[in-house]
Amino acid sequence: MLDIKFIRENADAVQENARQKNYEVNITELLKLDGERRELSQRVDELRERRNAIAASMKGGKPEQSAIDEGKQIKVELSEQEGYLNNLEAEVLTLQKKVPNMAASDVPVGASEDENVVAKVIGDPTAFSFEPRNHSEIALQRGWLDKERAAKVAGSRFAYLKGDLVKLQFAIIQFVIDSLSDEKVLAKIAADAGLDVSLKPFTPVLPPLMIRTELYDAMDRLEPRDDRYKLEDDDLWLQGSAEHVMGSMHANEILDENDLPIRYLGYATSFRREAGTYGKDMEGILRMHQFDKLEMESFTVGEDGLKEHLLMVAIQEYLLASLGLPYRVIQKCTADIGKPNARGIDMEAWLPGQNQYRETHTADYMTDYQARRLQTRVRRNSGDLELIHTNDATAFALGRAMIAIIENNQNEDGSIVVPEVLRNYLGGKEVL
RNA sequence: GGAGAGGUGGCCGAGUGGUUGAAGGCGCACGCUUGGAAAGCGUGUGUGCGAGCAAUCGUACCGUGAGUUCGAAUCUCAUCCUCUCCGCCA
Repeated sequence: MLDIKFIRENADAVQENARQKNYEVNITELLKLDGERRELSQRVDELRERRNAIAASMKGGKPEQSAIDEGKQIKVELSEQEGYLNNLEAEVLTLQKKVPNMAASDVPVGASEDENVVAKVIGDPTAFSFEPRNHSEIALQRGWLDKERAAKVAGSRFAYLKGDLVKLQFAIIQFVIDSLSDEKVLAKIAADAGLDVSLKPFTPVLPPLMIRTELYDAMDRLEPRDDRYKLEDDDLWLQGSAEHVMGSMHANEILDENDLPIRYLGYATSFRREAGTYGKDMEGILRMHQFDKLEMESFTVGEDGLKEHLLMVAIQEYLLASLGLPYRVIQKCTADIGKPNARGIDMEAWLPGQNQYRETHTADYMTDYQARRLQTRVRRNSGDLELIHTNDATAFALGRAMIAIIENNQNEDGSIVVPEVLRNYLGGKEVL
């Protein structure tokens, strides 16, 4: 959520920003209600002041009947006015929550994802001496994938992964955890990217996979609800990304500046209903209701937020390059970065089986937009209290990482060359 | 699932209807003291909203939400969380 004072002082820019991000909001209406709210709030405060004065005059000795009568009268009036005020405050909050975060100044303005900008292309599309197949065909041939039985048990967009594919997933997980909890690796990544940032390692986390409505909403990740799984008997949802359950873990906390940055590397099975994608990407495991993901989340002081974002992007590039995958970096435009985002970067890996790049990573920088509703703050060494900045970014969505490995590293016979960095985690095997 | 106890400021902890935003302690900041430090002494030390150039003032906040009352941290109800015991269970 944006600060109401900021909205007041930058009404035009906020309205224009919402337009560029394709969110319908009426800033004029919001500010009108906010003005009414402030006026009414003042009237209510005056009534309360009078009420308090009367109550104070009655402490001890026997109450004067006239004072009690006035108190009663004020109570009636106050309860009516407070009712109006509560409604107004709720209306203002509802509108205020709809206002998207301000896009950073270097985010390209665009009306749809078609106007995203390819910022960088690394590696050439993998060349083959035979016709490369898609991951689904290979995985089926190798007995690594069973979607028919998964459909029988759980429905469409579920899968049983089996055999070496499972070992590959755990190898990737180990590799990422080892890399990101190693200060030396971070130092190299930061140096290569020319970033002067903290080298504090990421703490591996296994988070809860369920989250309360209130916190999900405060994260601004509950919408669209159609894409979330709700547990009807409890006030809980299945999380759609470890970001949701890690970003909310310091809600209503005041962190010590000396403890920042706080960096987490969460591993979580993530759930998405994929509403509105019927018939899309049905082959293989590209788009599932359930997928495992390694996700970075970090909390920093405001002035370090952007650098942290850039570090995460550099980490993503490092991870993709470590696996030897061709990829490109997409700078998302205003319409595509998302409501809470100030900036958003996607990585797309080359998939020979589909003959195109497909999204494997996202990096989101939210400035203090999430922190304002989460009430995650930092006590600066100066004594000041400030909202922290949040960043999240994919380390690897395991399913898509394995799709990329299978398709780029395939041999004609359906065997897969293991990326060098993973071999130690697979008993030294060079080919699966 | 059953029975019980409890949630108060950065932390510990008093407080069962009326100068309580909240005693006391710890911590922290500043000052005095000291060759320096510790101890000691003194002063100060929450957040949100609104008004004000500011000093400051008003208001709300004692897990959360409703209610009773002229007046609620204190009484009532609901709810969440923590702990103990029993049951169940990987």
